[in-house]
Amino acid sequence: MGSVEDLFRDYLGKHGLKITRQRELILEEFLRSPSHLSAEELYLRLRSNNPNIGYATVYRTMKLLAESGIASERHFGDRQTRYEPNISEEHHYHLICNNCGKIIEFEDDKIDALLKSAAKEYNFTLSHQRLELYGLCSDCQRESMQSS
Amino acid sequence: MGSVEDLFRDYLGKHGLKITRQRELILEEFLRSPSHLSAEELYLRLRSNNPNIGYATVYRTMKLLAESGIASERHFGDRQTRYEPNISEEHHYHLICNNCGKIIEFEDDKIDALLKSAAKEYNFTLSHQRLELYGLCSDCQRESMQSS
DNA sequence: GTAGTTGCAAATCATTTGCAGTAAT
DNA sequence: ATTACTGCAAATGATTTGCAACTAC
Repeated sequence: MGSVEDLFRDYLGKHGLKITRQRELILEEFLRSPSHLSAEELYLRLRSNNPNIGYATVYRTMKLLAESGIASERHFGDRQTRYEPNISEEHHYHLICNNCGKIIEFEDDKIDALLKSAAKEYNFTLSHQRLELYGLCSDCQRESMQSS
Repeated sequence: MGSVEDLFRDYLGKHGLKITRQRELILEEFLRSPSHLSAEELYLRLRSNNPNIGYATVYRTMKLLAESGIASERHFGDRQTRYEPNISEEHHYHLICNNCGKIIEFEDDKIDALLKSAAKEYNFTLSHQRLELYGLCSDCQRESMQSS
């Protein structure tokens, strides 16, 4: 079954909230969109097919998705809150430049394996993870050499 | 010497920025305060000893501390950006329970080594890192079995 | 029918910015 | 001297909220 959709319906049910067409539309669009979208970007995408969906509804629904554990809120350089699906299958990690904010995504099976075994050691069943390495990218290292 | 202070002075120097009394005061207060303070909270603390320090100056300086790698911006439940000192010597990672919020800290030299080599591969000079594993702790796994 | 939801517009509030005076280089 | 910095007040802009109409239950 569409397990993520079911998870959301379960969450709504258990909390006395209702399953509405807007909530389903927003979840679907969120799942099919690239990661790291902001509420506004999601709103614009939805808007093109559903001209009368509300701005506030997207905000409210994204908040629900975060509370239900389906999405995580993330903050990068800019002012907006961005959302990322919590899909345990995908393990991509981030290198983030302290200076220019550039974000490089990478994957690493050996890291994956170590994380799994660390979780096991503490009897955790992993749902998702976040790994961020901060530092200076090669461009910004060069830059900070020049300015004397 | 007070290495963090020196780091900051270096950063300022290399970027053609000036070392001012306000910047030094803010860094000192940041270092002696509990972690996870917001710019506003820091401003209020500073204000009590330095009645005419400006709100905007605190914001601008915290931004510099983040850019220089001395502090990290974090976001928790509320709307404010909170700051955390980056102590590069310490590499502790977090296991966080989705259900009860329990946080377990752990360390792992093998993970450390892999992270370092991943950064190297992309020509990043690492300043600090964040690793969070989300899932269900052993207690909460048991619990979720019960509810059908 | 009842209680939660929506879309809109207005409000909020953390953060940013313009500016004239001040301080570091 | 020159250029960056500060404090203030005003501006910005992402997010939230009040409300009357609507929809899921």
